[in-house]
Amino acid sequence: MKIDPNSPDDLSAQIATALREAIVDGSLLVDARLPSEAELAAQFNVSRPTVREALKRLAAQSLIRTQRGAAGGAFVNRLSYDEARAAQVTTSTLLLSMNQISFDTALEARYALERACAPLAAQHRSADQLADLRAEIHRQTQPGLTDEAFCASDTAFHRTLVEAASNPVLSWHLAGAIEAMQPLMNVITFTARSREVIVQHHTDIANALEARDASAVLASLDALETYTGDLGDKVFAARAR
Amino acid sequence: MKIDPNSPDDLSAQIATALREAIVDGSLLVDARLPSEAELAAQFNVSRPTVREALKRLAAQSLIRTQRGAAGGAFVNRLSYDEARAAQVTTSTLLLSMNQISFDTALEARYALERACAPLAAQHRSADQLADLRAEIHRQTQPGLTDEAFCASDTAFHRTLVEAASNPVLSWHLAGAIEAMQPLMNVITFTARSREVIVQHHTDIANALEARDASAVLASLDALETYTGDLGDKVFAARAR
DNA sequence: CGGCTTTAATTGTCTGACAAATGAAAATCG
DNA sequence: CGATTTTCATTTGTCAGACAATTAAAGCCG
Repeated sequence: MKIDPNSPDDLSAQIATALREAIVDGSLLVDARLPSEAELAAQFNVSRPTVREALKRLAAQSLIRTQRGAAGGAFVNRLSYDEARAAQVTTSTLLLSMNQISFDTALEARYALERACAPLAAQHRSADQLADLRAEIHRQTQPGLTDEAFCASDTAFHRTLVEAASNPVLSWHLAGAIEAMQPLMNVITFTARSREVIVQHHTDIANALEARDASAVLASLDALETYTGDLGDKVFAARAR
Repeated sequence: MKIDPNSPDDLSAQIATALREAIVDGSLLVDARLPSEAELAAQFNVSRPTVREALKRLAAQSLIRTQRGAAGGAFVNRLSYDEARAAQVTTSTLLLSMNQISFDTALEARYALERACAPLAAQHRSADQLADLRAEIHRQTQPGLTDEAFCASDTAFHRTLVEAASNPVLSWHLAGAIEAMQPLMNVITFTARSREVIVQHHTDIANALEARDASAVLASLDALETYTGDLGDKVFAARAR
């Protein structure tokens, strides 16, 4: 772990990189305690504020956690799925908003990913997950439901579908992707969407999962994608006018 | 944007969150210049080192870039696909290594995701991309190729396949996911893999893409997954002994 | 007008200090 | 002796002030 004062990078960035590599390659195991800030400063031959900036960089990526007090310090953090998803959602949301992704592109990506889990979901879905899906559908039929609540239930439905695949790695990738695209989807929802049609597609999906019929799940997802895509075209055509 | 000195969170974390929200919700547009560190310190009523820690947190997520000098400062960064992918790979790699994901789970997720882009790739693949795939296959048949070079070519092949879908959002999600799983895949590669079999599957995929035959692409991917899965079982069975 | 110098603004880094939290050791008391 | 309280050392969190390095713009000169 060496630091070059003449590098174009900041010292704090170099130190953060050195520590990050030690964590990624396993030199620093989960829950291991890093040297104290004063010790790190001495090791790298920099001041404590510089070390602190490096540690804050790692903390921003949830790679470490810090604790004050006698037995305190910085500890290697076990990255949880929730933290990882939160990070992914932030990144993904910004990527979508900053690069002018069209609704069509986002929709295509979203359903391509969701189709990826359909066969596994049909195979592995539990009775509980099926019940959860039915419960969300029921909620979506309630009269007097606000648009916000309908959207939340819609998201929950798709998230349960993703989790029915019973693959945590897959769930992590898909949940983050779908969650990040939700705001874009809501643009449509709040203006033009017919709840009856959506609920019908959701019911089809739930039925297909109950029958463990993967191709029927895929067909229902295709229908939902087509419907949403047509709505999107209408909304954006109306806007352009 | 208010800061609570009695919050359980650090001041720098609160400031980072406030600024991050301003970026995400669009109050701070791409390339906008943030106030100088001294101004931020005055606004939030904290010291400059505290502001700097907050800014380093944002820099760690590639949300801002900083520049020294007279017209310098911190600027909202346009998140590029490359930066986003690098961040995703780091997160994803750690998630896999820290949560003891089994080879089977990773393999299942990886091929589920790759299948997601197969129909789109068959539809949208360009002649150039097809040529790239053929070139990688040719490289993989060269005698005297090191294991490292073979793995690199394998990764390039799959990455080109993903990019053939011509959907940047999808490519971003998939490329990050596949890249992060590569080390796990290499465990297999370096011990038991037959290059001839792999090359044959790659050739099948390229042929199917040339014919724009989505179901043939899916079938070839399935075959490759099955082959890799069987190899994995053997390797881990041998290890357990 | 073009090139050079100066200047002001801004980030990067350092030093030294104090506050706050916290666990462990020491002291005290029943 | 045992339990409780107190003290203390360690460590992170925050602050103030300073100087160095960088850089764009303003000013100056030929």
